[in-house]
Amino acid sequence: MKDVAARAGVGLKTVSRVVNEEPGVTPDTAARVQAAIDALGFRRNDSARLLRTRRTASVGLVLEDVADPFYAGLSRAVEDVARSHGALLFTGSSAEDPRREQELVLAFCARRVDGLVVVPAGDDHRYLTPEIDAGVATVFVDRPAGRLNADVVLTDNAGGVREGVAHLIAHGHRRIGFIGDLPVIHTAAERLRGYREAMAAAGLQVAPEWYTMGPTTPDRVRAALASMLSGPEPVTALFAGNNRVTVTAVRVLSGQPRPIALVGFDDFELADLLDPAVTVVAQDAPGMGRSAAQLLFRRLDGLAPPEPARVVLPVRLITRGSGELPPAP
Amino acid sequence: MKDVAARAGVGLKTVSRVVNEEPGVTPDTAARVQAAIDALGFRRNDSARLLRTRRTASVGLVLEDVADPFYAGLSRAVEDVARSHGALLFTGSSAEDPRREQELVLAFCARRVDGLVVVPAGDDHRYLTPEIDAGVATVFVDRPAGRLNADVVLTDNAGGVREGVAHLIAHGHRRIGFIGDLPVIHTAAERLRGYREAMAAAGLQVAPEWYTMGPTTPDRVRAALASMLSGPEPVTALFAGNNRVTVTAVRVLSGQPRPIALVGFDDFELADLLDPAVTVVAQDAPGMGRSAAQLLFRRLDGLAPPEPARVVLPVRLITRGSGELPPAP
DNA sequence: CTGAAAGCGCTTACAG
DNA sequence: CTGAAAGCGCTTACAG
Repeated sequence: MKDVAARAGVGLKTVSRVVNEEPGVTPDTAARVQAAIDALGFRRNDSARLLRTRRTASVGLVLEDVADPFYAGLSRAVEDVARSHGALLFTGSSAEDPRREQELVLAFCARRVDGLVVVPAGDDHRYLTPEIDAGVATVFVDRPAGRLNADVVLTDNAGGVREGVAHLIAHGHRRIGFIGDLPVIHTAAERLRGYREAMAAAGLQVAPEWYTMGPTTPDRVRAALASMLSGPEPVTALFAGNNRVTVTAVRVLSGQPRPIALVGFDDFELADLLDPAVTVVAQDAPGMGRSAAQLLFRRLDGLAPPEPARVVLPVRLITRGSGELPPAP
Repeated sequence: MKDVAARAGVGLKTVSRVVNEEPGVTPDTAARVQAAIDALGFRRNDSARLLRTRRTASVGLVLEDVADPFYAGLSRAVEDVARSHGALLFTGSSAEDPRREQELVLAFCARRVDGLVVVPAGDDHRYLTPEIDAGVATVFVDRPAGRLNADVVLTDNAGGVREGVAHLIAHGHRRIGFIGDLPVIHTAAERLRGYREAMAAAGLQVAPEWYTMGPTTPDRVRAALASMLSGPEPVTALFAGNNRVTVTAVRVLSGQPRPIALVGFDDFELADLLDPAVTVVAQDAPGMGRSAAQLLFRRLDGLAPPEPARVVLPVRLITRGSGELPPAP
């Protein structure tokens, strides 16, 4: 910029005015400055600019894994909202590792992002208190922060499972299995709660071997399901706690002699083309990203009430066939 | 930092040394500085630091759409490599709009990212020349840049289609259809070339109504496929130019009276569970992201030869059933 | 309409 | 071992 000013024979401030299209520059001077800019190939350094203006026009997004379709949809929605507010997006995957999440979050904060959208891993987010106090707007999404009262956008996990399990009960099932993710994950715990509540509401006892929580690796899901389907009183239906579980369950059930009913949490592509097509409780991934990002920018613009907001998005039961199978005799 | 220095009764440079764990500070002084840091809740501003050191430790990633599974996998791989090099990642989706791509790229450059990984949209990337000359390392991925000689990591598109079409021919098909994406997209054009080459290599004539290029919206694919399947000499097999086309084709073909063979470009989840399971030419999305990012950091570290590199990754034919169906009589 | 000075928060290159 | 000065590339708050 100094070089441009020298070449155009003007002061620094005048170059700044031209670059920022501020008024108060004679067309003549502006033209001279522009010529110098072009000749020198000058490109404003936004990092320097933002150091001075104290707003970085950037937002940090931390999620579990960008490669998971659910988070990919959420991510894209956050990006679109950020763009509409003129902000750039830093992204990072925590891989469900609290240490990695913290590293990412603090690295974003050290760059002085204006705000954060975080799918939290782990159960203690007090490390964020100094950052939030320092003015970094922060919205959690999919799961609430641990030991920290902050903005959060959630899916109605328990309600969704209640609806799905009630659907199975309405189709005549009494012995219904549930396979969920690690119980430390908030959404997993909430979904298990929904399962218990739906069973209790129908006056059904839950046998301990009907539900299991743990990593959603194919091997574990496969083993868990096999054990539910064996024994004298096997389950006649399964509620799958997330789309990783559903996919493995479909594989296992397709090799089963008698048909087992299945409802999965979270929709997935091609669910309608499987045989039977898979009934799911669908959550709105883009909707969650959009809500979270909009809440974030409302905060940044000072348009949100001071107390932390808690938004819960509804789910939708999509019946396709697998959830309407009657109990095997 | 000034406040910390004042409180600890030391110079700015000493604070800087403590913060950066540089040697040459007595344990005693360091402790005093650390106490001041804690008391004041000081957190280094990396933006300011990077302004001075002239390296931003950040990389910009521009792709077509993070929500597309192919790019999601690629994206995650770029992120992992960036992390291992201590760099943060800016991401943005171009939505196949050259103007939007340029906006994103230039915004990243204005922040002075060290490098760019770009899935190019459009056919003219000369706007990047000044940035590359100014030292922004740039690697294109999935498609080459338009009118610009730069690093690029590609899939063997034509070769992959040749292999897939040859596979159909080996299973007795002679009238084989091809549905591709917009011909301005490099990968789409290359795949069409592969189709033509495979047919020619087998001495088969290609009727004009057997192939069609255009948007991969379900409606268009549906209509294109319907027309190929009608008439006196309908195709007996289809090569689907990308996974959007494959998915729609599966839907249409499942409602078809006679079985039509299908091979798709790019693998997708649950392809093995469909009936028939779908034979695909699989490309390695994470591998492409990894190669591109590694090439980028090699450039940044001055370890790559000066001339632009061109990396072509192999594909893999995965036979699952749909591609091995014999021609309908 | 225009520009010189000070400063954003840090590091570099020195000197002590 | 320690620190004062200059500077990264820009904007802010003034004064002319």
